[in-house]
Amino acid sequence: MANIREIAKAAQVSVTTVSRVLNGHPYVSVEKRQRVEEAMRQAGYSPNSNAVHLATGKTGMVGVVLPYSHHPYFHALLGGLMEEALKHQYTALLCQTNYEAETERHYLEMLRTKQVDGLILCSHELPWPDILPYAANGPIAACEFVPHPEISAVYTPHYAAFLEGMRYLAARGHRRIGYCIGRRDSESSRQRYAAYTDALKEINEPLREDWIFEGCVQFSDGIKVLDQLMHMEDRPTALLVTGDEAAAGVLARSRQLGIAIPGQLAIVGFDNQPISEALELTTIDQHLHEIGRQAFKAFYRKAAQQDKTPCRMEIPFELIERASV
Amino acid sequence: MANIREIAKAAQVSVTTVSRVLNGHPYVSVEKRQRVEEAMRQAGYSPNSNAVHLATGKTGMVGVVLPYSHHPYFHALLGGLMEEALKHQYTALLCQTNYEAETERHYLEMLRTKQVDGLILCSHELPWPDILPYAANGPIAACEFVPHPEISAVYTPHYAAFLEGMRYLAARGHRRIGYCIGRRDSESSRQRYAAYTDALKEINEPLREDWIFEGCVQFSDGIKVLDQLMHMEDRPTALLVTGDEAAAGVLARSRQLGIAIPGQLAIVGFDNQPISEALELTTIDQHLHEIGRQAFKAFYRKAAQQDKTPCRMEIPFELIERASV
DNA sequence: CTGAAAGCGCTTACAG
DNA sequence: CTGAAAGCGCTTACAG
Repeated sequence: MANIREIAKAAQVSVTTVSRVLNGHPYVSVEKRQRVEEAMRQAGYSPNSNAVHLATGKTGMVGVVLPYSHHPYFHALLGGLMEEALKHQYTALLCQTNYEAETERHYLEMLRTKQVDGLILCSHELPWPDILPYAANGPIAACEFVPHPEISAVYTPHYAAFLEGMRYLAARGHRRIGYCIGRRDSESSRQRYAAYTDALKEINEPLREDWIFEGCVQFSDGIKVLDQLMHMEDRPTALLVTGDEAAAGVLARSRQLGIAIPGQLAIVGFDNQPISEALELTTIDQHLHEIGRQAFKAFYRKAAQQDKTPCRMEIPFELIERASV
Repeated sequence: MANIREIAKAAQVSVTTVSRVLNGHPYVSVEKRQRVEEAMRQAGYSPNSNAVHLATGKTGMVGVVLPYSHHPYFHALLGGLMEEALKHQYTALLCQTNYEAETERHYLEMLRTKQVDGLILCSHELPWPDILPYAANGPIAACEFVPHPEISAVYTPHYAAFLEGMRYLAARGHRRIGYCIGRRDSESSRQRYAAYTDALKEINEPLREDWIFEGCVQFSDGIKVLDQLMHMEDRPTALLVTGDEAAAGVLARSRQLGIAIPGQLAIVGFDNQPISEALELTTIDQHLHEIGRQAFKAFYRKAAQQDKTPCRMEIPFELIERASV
């Protein structure tokens, strides 16, 4: 492959001039510009990105940190994010962590090694104190509430959303309410737990830890939850399920076993994924697509130096009433 | 940020030695190695990836070309692909094209500009003649049958899969069969069309072009198809739907309108996505996860120079019988 | 086991 | 409008 020097020689100009043509700078005479363009065409020349990145210190890539690349939740986030990235000629480096701390750290390192201009954290395993130092190397945006101004944050108000779900069920007469969640140690989980306990107080119901099911991420997890439920003496009459995939599993299994939805068990899902529409599942839409979009924009504003102030953006949620409550 | 020269100075060795430590080369005395490691730690040093990429000519990145990043079909592919990439310390650059030719070409250019070591085409818009020249710049693998040995191919035998679907419906007594597809001009679409017409001949049924629905990609497309169907005088009794999302839309809409599935309309989906399990949809599993895995491996074998011979790998499919036929 | 030097292919003040 | 030269930060024969 030809390099810039060969093009310069062929066009009988300096490499500086070739570089100017390449970058669309002004102040190049028409004839030289044409000679350069012709030489590039002849040689089938393309500039080496790595050299450009090295010289400029920018890559036009943003690392997207997520645990799995095959889950609809992250898909929705990714969709919005990519839509916005495309507009700004940015491209996304997929950083799949499987929630392994070491893998995640490896991706954070990419910010230090200049492989990406910034990072968008869809979900992460490492605690903030481990992540914060990396913010010095480039903008980091997270799709969750972050108590540190160095990190941009675009998020659902999980406490409010969960509380609304609880009150919605309570208003429909439910007193015995349980919930399903992915991981218990995340920021959103803490908020939801708080909303859960507060809502129980409102209706004067005791906290039942055994009605909190964790590890609910995919369809099959929902199936397991329902099977567990069936083995309980004392069962909830309603379930808040943080994730439509898992909620769909609960619902599908219920139908299979002949348990009436919402008659015997009411279900509220989260995310408003296509699957919830298919199953007529009542769900809380967090506008994940929009969160992804805004997270990219938050990163971009800092990367383009347009903005130095910390970003804190709450995305409103919406309860979609369908047929599972 | 410190560079390799500063580390060398601090450790009182040459940059060559630092480089050797960095890359785990042998032939470095224990004491120098320790001095270098100490200096790196002190400085909080990380090597600049762009410089490494420039000097070595490799990036450890593979570009994944796909139209949308928010569709379950590509999610499944991506999941398998990432699983394998992680094993080989490769990372994926997401190249979302929206099926726009110019955008796609821009991503192909990344192979020429050395931004990625290779490319995996999940689905593409440009015709092969436009793509082939890029194969000279690095390994390209596609998740479909490719009639050119320069490109590695991992694929479902679409003709056979579609024929099996048709025969399955025919064996259940269906004579009036239609089908839904995404785009009509792709390789897989041509194979499916061939299987469709051949299967119709087997059962002595005429070809009905108006029973072929295109543009069926997502849930809402399935809804539209059913609505169209309702306006037809002469309707099929069975539908082969290439994609569970769209199939789910057809099914959900049918239930809404009180059309019995499979009584009045039988449906066979494709992909065996979670949504099909939720809806008890009979579907043809193409093992997309496996296709993604093998596509990465095909790329990797060439990238690692382990293999020069063209890769042609057919992934078997499987009809999953559930309740929609 | 070690290092000086050339090379990877660009960009960008700086001086004209 | 133009170019010589320094710089970005690594790797890798080559010679010892």
